[in-house]
Amino acid sequence: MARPFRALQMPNLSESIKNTAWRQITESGASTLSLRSIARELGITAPAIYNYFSDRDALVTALIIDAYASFGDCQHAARDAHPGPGREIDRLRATGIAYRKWALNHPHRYMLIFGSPVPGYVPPMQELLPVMMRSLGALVGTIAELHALGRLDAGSVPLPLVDSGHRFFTLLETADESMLVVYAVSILVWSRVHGLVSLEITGQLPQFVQGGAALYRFELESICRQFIRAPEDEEKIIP
Amino acid sequence: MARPFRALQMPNLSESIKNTAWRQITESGASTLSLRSIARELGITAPAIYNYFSDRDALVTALIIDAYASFGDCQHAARDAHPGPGREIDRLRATGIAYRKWALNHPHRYMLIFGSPVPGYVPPMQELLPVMMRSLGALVGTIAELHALGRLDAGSVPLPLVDSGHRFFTLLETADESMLVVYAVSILVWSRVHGLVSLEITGQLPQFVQGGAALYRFELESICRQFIRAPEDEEKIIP
DNA sequence: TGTACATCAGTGAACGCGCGTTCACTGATGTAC
DNA sequence: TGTACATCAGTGAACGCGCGTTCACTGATGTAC
Repeated sequence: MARPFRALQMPNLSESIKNTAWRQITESGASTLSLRSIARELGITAPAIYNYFSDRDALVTALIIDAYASFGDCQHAARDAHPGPGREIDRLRATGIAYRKWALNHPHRYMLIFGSPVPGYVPPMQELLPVMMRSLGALVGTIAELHALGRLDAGSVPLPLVDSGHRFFTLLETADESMLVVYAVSILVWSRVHGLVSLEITGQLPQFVQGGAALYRFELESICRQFIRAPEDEEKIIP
Repeated sequence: MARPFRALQMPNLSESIKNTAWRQITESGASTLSLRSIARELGITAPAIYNYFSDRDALVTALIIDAYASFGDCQHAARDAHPGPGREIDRLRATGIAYRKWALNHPHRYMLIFGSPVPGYVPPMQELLPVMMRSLGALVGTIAELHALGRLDAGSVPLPLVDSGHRFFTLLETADESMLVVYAVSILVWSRVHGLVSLEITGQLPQFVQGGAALYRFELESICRQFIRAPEDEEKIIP
C-alpha cells in the first residue's frame, strides 16, 4: 500500500513529529536527534517529514521556538497572576518560582534554549529573537517596574555596553541610559536562577532536607534582599 | 608500508590522541567526537587507537579525568597563593577568580564536566569521584576554614541530607553535622559562579563596559558580603 | 448522481557518507644467546 | 659481533549499522463539471 487511508493518517503529523522529537530529545539529547528514528517511531518513512520541515535544522528551529514560547507563556502567566501596583515583589517571586518549575518539567527544553549549543546547528537569529526576547520579558519587565518605583538597589553594579545587541536589550523600549541598571540587575538575577536550576537539572545538586525547592526559595529571597529596598512611603500606594 | 619507522612515530601517541580529541571537542562539542576523525587528523588508522583506549567511552573518561585534574590544579594553586591565617577571604576570592579564568580558557572542558551530560555516555563514577571531589575541594575547604573561625553567616540556609552521596560530601572528613552548613553554602556559592560563568561561556552574556570580569567581580563581592562576617576580634589573629 | 481530473501526502529505492569495532597480518624493534 | 626470536604498535580490509537527502512514483482524496 503506497499510502494509508486518510482516516488512518496522523491527524496532525507536524505536531506528532515535534512531539516525537521531544520524546527522543528527552531520552538522549538534541545532538542525537534523527529524522529516520522519528519516522520509525511514527510508523512513517523518513522522506515524509520533508513535507513539513525543509530539513533537520528546520525541525530543530521549530523545537527551539516552541520551547521559548512555552517557557515565555509560563513566565508571563506567573507574573500576571499578581497584577496591580504594590505587588511587584510578588511578581518577581512568581516569575522566579515559575522559572524553576518550567525547567524541572522540561529539562531538555531548558537545556536546548539555555544550555550549550547543539553542535553543527547554527540558530537563525532573526527568526528566534522575538520569542527569545519575550521569554525573559516578564522578569526584566518586573525589575523595570521596581526601578521605576525607585526600589531597585543595584549598588555599584557594572553596566552593559549600550550598543550590545543582546537578546532582551530591545525589551527596554527606550535607549534610556537609566535603564541600563535594570538590564544589569536582570542579568545577575537570571544568572543566579540559571546557576541553581542548571545544576539541579543536570543532577549535580545533592538532596536537601526540605528538597531542592527550599534551597531555591532561599536563593530567591537572597536575591530580593540584595536588590530590592522597601517602598519609600505608604502614600506611594494610594495615588 | 605496514608501519612507519619508530623515529617517525608519534613520541607519545596516547597524549596526541587526547590532544586531538580536545581540539575536535573545541570545534564541535563532545557528542560528535569520533575515533576515525581523530585517527585521520593524526595520520594513523582508527584501530591503532585501541592500543591506548579500550573503546570510545574510555577515551571520553580519560578526557574528563584530565579536565577535572586541570581544573582542580588551578583551584588549589589559586588557594595556596594566599597561605596562612587571616587570609581566608583572599583564598575564597582567589578560587573564585581562578574558577572563571579556567572556564574561559577551557570552555569545552568546563562544559564537559559541569554542563549537560554527553548523550549515550555513562560516566564510571568510582573512577571519576576522587578527581571530581578534589576539584571543588579548594572552595569547600576555604569555606570550612571560615566556618571554623565562626565567620560563616549562612542565615537560615536549608541543609543537605546527611546521607546524600554527593561528590564533595566526602570532602568533609567527619560526618560532623555542623559541617552541613559548610556544604550548603558551598553549593550556593558554586551555583552562583557556575551560573555567571556558564552564561558567559555559551555566549549568552552581553558585553559589559568594563568587561565580563567586572560583573564577575561584583558577583564575588556580593557572595562574600552575604556569607562572611568580619573577624570576631583582632586577638584572633595573634594566637 | 456520476465521471474525469488535479492535487499532494506519503512510499520505497537509492545515493554517498561516516561511524565503532573485529580481525588476521606485518615488520621494525629490542633482547637473549 | 652476529643471529634467531619474541614482542607489539600500527595496518588494511571488512562487518553491520544508521544517517540526511533526492527522486520518481502512487493512489486516496477533493473538486469541477
